[in-house]
Amino acid sequence: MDARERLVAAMADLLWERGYVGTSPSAVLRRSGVGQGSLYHHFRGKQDLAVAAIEANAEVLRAAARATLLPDGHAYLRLERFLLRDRDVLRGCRIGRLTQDPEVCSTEELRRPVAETLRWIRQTLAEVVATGQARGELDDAVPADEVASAVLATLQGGYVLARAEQEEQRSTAAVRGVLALLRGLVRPRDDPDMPAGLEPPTHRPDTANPGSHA
Amino acid sequence: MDARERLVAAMADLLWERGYVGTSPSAVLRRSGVGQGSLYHHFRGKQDLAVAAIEANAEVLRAAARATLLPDGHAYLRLERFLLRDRDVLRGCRIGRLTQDPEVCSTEELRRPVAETLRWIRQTLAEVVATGQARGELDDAVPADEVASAVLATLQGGYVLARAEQEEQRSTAAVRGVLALLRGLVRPRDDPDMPAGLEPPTHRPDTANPGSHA
DNA sequence: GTCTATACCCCGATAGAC
DNA sequence: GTCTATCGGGGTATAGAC
Repeated sequence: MDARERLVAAMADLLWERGYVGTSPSAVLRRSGVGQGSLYHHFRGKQDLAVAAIEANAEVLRAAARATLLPDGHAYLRLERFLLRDRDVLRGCRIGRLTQDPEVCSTEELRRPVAETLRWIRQTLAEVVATGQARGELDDAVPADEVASAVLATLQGGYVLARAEQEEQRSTAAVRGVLALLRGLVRPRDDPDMPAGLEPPTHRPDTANPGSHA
Repeated sequence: MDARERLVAAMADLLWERGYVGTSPSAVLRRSGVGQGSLYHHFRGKQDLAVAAIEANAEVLRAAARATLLPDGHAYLRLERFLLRDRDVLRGCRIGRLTQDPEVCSTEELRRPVAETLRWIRQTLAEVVATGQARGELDDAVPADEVASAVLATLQGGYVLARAEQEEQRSTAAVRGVLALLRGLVRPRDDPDMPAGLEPPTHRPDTANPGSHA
């Protein structure tokens, strides 16, 4: 791992933990073990390095979303798998947290990759919903984009609630809640290979256990 | 308004806009028009002033929640009123945003008022849901706390999505989505004064228009 | 109570040797 | 490419006059 990569990795971690205004170049140098000179050789400055680090974090997020959403199947189960993916809840979302940073929001170069990543995830979720609606798995009276937005927002808000109380369980409850609500969209099917327990009025109080992580 | 109040008000605004690590005492002094000496006369320092300011912001939030939730009525409509309250979406949540601040999360005195405020709102929402379930207005197969957590998380996550793209509409979509999902919990009633259009399978594509603010 | 002056440190960036 | 030295500025807090 060369100096440039070490700098990006260290900045990516610090952006996740402390945000942009909370991260100083010297902290990046300490964590990466790289010297001052390397930073300003490979990058124009803090902001330039941060853009590279945000894009690195974004790719981690996109890869995880792809891994949980790509396998085809019943739309509800695809969303469930996405929502129940193992997450480091108390650490927060490495991209979502940046939306609370004043410098990120007021600097186009910093905000753009954040916006694009969240938009991509939302649209990917919306495709899952729309596909499910087209197949008759889900009620199609609700716009797919609104369902997708609610799902992603619940996840992002779950981080907020969990971090506030420093209890991962607070995120789990929100996710379980939105999953229960999503089951209200599931339509009955004559299809014999429909997942068990997905008939609409059943709210599966504890069938799909979220486990310790949510 | 005396110096002390001006300091608290200025710090409260800056915590909302820039968070704790992003706010310096000198910025507070500039905004409040108060001198350096007053700050360190009335408060032990930045952290002490921030605690007072967080509690001021918390009270604003609790008052707004009380105002939208207290009026009795159908549980779904109470939640809808809470979710559709006029909000300064792009500014974010004056309490929720602090959960993304590294110093707030690692300092008990700063985190406690944040945690207590969000917990109070969540529990208040859960009471609304539980009351609705007891009255037969809402399906009681889903734990009230999980529904409340999902509602609050959607709101908090809505700020994240809206700030990322700098479009208030991104929050509106999430709120509309969770409202549509909540309507799946509404139970039919023989009661003649039941709100129109709340029969379960109906997803009211556009009846309850969220307006420009969400 | 409020003011100005000052201390000390770290921030983000640059210079120039190697 | 990477190092150390250094810069100007601002952060947080204290001192002491008024």
